This record gives sequence, structure tokens and C-alpha cells, in this order.
Amino acid sequence: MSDEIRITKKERDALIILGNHIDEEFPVRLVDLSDEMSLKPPTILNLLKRLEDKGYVEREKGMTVLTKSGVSRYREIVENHRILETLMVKNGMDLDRACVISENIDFLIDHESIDNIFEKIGKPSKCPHGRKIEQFHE
Amino acid sequence: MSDEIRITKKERDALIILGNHIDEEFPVRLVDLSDEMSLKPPTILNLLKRLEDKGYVEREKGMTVLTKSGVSRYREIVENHRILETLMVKNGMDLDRACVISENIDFLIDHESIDNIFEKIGKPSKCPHGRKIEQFHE
DNA sequence: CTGACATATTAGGTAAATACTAATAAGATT
DNA sequence: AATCTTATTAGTATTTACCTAATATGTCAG
Repeated sequence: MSDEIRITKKERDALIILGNHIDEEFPVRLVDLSDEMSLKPPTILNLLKRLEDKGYVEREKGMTVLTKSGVSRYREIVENHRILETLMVKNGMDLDRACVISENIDFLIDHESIDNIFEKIGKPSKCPHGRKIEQFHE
Repeated sequence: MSDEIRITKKERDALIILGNHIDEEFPVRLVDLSDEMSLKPPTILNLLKRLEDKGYVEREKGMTVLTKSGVSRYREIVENHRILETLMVKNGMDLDRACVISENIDFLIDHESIDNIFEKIGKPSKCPHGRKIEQFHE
């Protein structure tokens, strides 16, 4: 519990982009990430190598894919994000602001703790953006 | 609104310690901070210089004091901490865990947003630790 | 007032994260 | 094969966050 590997905001952002592309036909290339993150390819490469060291991605011939553990972590962060957003909006916060704040903290909080909150607030099926919240346990 | 100067976790920790000593007879020395943070004096000095650059502390003859702006920021972080803690505990989280999590995010969220939550949850006068929550506006 | 001890500061070094440019290598396309 | 697009390597810079060792500045006991 709460023994998640520490990641940085940038690593989180890359993980989210990679996860969001999971169902697409083509794997994510360096240039794609470079465009989406507005960072030069060498910077992205550096970032991906760190995610590789942490066991979250695998790279082959320029293509990058999430490992099993990367997918798990991705899902946990997305769930954290949506639950936190829900909690904040339920307590009077503006949706846009809640989203930005959530982006900055969703990867810092262990999923187990957030999951407790999820149970407590009545397992809402959707976040304020209308996206599904699927409870995730590995 | 939400245009607070960015600080790091370590800067936050130092700010909190300095703020907690405000009412004491003697100002905080380098060794005191060094002891409380379990870091060597040169490391602390480095940290304090950054806080000085950000306008939060002033240093004179080895003594360090919070500036007006430093006190404001200190109070905002403390309030954020207590309100977030209250919110989390109210939603099923264990107090100790809520405290640790809050420490990691209280300095990342703008006070104005947190203040909205405070109003919404009925302006509780105490945090789960039993400490006063004083609404703070500059 | 002077030596000894405590404290502060400077200097210098290391490492990780976050960026960049420029150069090279490798692939793909025409 | 020549070109264009990507990927990778090499090298540089900044910020944060640490350290040790050396020096300077206080302070306090005698």
C-alpha cells in the first residue's frame, strides 16, 4: 500500500499521453509525444528512458509502449484524477480549476487512499467531465 | 488569483518551520533549521537563499525571519493543509494518511480555490487535529 | 582580552530532472 | 540513389538538492 514508484509531473504527463493512445492502431512515436508535449525529441527521449528505468514503458525501434505496470499506473492516475475532480467539484470548486489542480496532484497520492474516498462518496459512475470512473484494482 | 510564486516541497517545509517559530522569543538560526530538517547547514543556507529570492524571508547576521509576504504564504499553506485534511477525513480517509498527503499538496494549490471549499463545507472551526482554522485573506 | 567552541559562510563537488542545439544515424519514400 | 523524416547521441545549461572541507565570525569562559 502506497509504495508506488515516485514519478515527476513530466513523467506523469507522458504516461497519460501514452495511455490515452492505447487503443489506437499505431504506437506512439517520439515525434508524436514531442508534438503533444511541446518538447524537442531529445528531451522526450530522456523522459522515456526514465520511464523505462521505472518499468513503465518499453521501447523498440523508436516505438514506445506501456508495460503492464505502466498501464496499471496510468489507470490509477486517471482514476485518482477523476475522483479528486469529483470531490472538489462536489465541494464548490469550479470544474476547470478542479481539473488543473487535479493534474498537479493526481500522481502524488496513492491510489488506495483515493479509492477509500471513492467508496465514501458513493461510487459515482462519472466524473464532472462526464467520463466513466471505473474502479481499478490490480 | 492563483498567481502564487511556485515553491518546492523543501521550500515549503522550511517556510512552515519558520512560520511555526514566529511567536518565539528568539529568531530561528541556521542550526535550528538544520536540526529540524535533518539537513546540513550549507544545504539550508542554499534553501534560504532561494526563499530570499522569492521574497519570503530576510536574513541578517545569521538570523532568518519571514517577510510580510512570507507570513502570508505560510498562513495560506497552513490553512490549505487544514482544510484539505478536513475534507479528506470527512470523506473517509485515515487522519495520519490525510496529513501526509496534505503535506505533499498543500503548497501546490492556490489558496483561493481552497477557500471556496472551506465556505462550502460549512467553515469548520477546527481541523481533524483539533487545530483552529482561521480564514485568511490578504 | 584571549583561546576554545559554536555557528555561519564560502568553495567546490555530485546527482537527478528538465530543457536545448547540433550532429549523426537510420528509415522510408519517391 | 537522393531526399526527407525520424531517432539517437553528444554536449551544454539551469534548477533543486545534497554533501564535505575550509574559512570566517561570534560568543563565552576564564
